[in-house]
Amino acid sequence: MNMLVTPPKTTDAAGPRLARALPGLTEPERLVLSNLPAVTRFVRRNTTLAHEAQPLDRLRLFISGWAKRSVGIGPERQQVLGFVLPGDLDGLVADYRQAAPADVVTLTRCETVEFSLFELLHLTQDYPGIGAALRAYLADEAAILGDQVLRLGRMSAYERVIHLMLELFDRQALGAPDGTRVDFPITQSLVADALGLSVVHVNRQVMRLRKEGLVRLDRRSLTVLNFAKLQSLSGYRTRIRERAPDLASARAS
Amino acid sequence: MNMLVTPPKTTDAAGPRLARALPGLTEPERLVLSNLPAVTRFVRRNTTLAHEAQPLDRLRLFISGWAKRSVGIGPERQQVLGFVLPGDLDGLVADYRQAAPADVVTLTRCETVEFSLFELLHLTQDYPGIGAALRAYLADEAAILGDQVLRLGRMSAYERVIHLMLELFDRQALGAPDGTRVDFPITQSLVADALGLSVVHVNRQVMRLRKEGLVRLDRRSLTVLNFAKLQSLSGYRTRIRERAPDLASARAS
DNA sequence: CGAGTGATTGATCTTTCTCAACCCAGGTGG
DNA sequence: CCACCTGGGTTGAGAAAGATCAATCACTCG
Repeated sequence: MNMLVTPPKTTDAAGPRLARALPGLTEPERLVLSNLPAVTRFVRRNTTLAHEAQPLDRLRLFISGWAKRSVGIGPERQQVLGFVLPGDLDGLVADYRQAAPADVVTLTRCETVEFSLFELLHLTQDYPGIGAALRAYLADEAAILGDQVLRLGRMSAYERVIHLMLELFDRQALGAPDGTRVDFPITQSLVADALGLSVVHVNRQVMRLRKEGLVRLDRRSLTVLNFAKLQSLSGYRTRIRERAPDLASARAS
Repeated sequence: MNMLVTPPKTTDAAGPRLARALPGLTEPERLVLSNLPAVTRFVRRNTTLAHEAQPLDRLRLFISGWAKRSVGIGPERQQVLGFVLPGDLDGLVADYRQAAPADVVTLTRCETVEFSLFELLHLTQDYPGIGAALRAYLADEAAILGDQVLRLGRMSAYERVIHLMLELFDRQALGAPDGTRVDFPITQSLVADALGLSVVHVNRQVMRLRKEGLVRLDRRSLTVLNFAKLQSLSGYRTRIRERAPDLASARAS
């Protein structure tokens, strides 16, 4: 399914992006990551990149576009574990579990960069800082998953919607002032699958938030109009870590 | 609060336990872990070992007893993210996040072994296999958290209770035949906080499972009477990895 | 222009919660 | 030894959040 658009080796543009996605690397570590062979791909919307329970041997860095991680239960039910945003990695957990823990499906057209997991992990032997960065990345992912549990367990539908919006806001524009617009290329039906709610009920919460003047939401973007208020309504606490200097600016022209 | 019962250094008994908790280590790696200084502690029931948002500098291995990871939201609401069982580690995520992502509270009297996180991570520089094992451990934890999301998002109360029981069964007696009894030292109220349900409703599901002859459950133990049936009822899939040769046999006499 | 997707709203039904008892076992103080 | 107290479990009844069913609308795309 995936369309390979660029030639197999685009070493010069891709490596630095990976180095940028991982926190706290030293200069030599960044350098060696930059030289890691990489393949840039452009993937259509609605493409399954990884099947649940199917082993993966490559690490995928998202440059642009969104994806979801989801698990199907029964014919009509699916649970979205979380969203993959530009700058996020996918495929790191797979190696240790021998199988991807969930399906990964693109929600928009995506630009991704693929690395050999084997080669990357081999580097950790000589560059322990890379191993540490990978652990830090896993810890970040766990924190985000923990927030997902928080939402689903004890929060009302209203709180869940707010909490998720704030997370997705923070992951794109941490600390930005009220009125900032961020991407929101997902349907309400997808939000419902993430929050364990029906589409209808999600819509009612969104309508309510609009009437209250707390957010603006159209087909592709979200504007948070009163972060502080939303924060106190949902008990949201930032767990997102500041990312290295912005990823987007490093995109191929 | 914690009572220090044993003398500060019990190097000979504790280290091997840590080596045993981590998957796929080589012999020299096991050896060096065995020599890591360690402190054995016996902790009373209901002791908070780690506060949310408070940094941690030590890794804690549970030898016996259970604990919970929980996050409070509001005065009366708490969400249990998961349970810590004998053989599990706590404190690994903390270092990378600078803060524990949740409270850790003992549910029974616990025997734990503490290691310096700094010293352990220092070892990863010379023994990359240890770093890999830590990543594998983090990946395992993420898989268990993912299952928790699955339960909370799209499952009925009945399914949630079954699914959790099977997870806790597998984590103690993976692959054991029907009729096997495992520890279950947690109250229904705690199960409710884990599954995002009210105590009353949890009780109704438990009653139902008893009437249907699928499980036996008393104050401290759970007997799974028909694993296959329960599995198909809840869609449960084993994600637990086989542990190294049993931990209990290594306990100090 | 017709088809399909996603959003929106109303009406009704179901699951789960909340409140309120009551029971039982184990521990404690007199 | 007993009366009492407490934590946990069990059950019933009414209330509420959220699901389901159904219909309409706006928009995009071939």
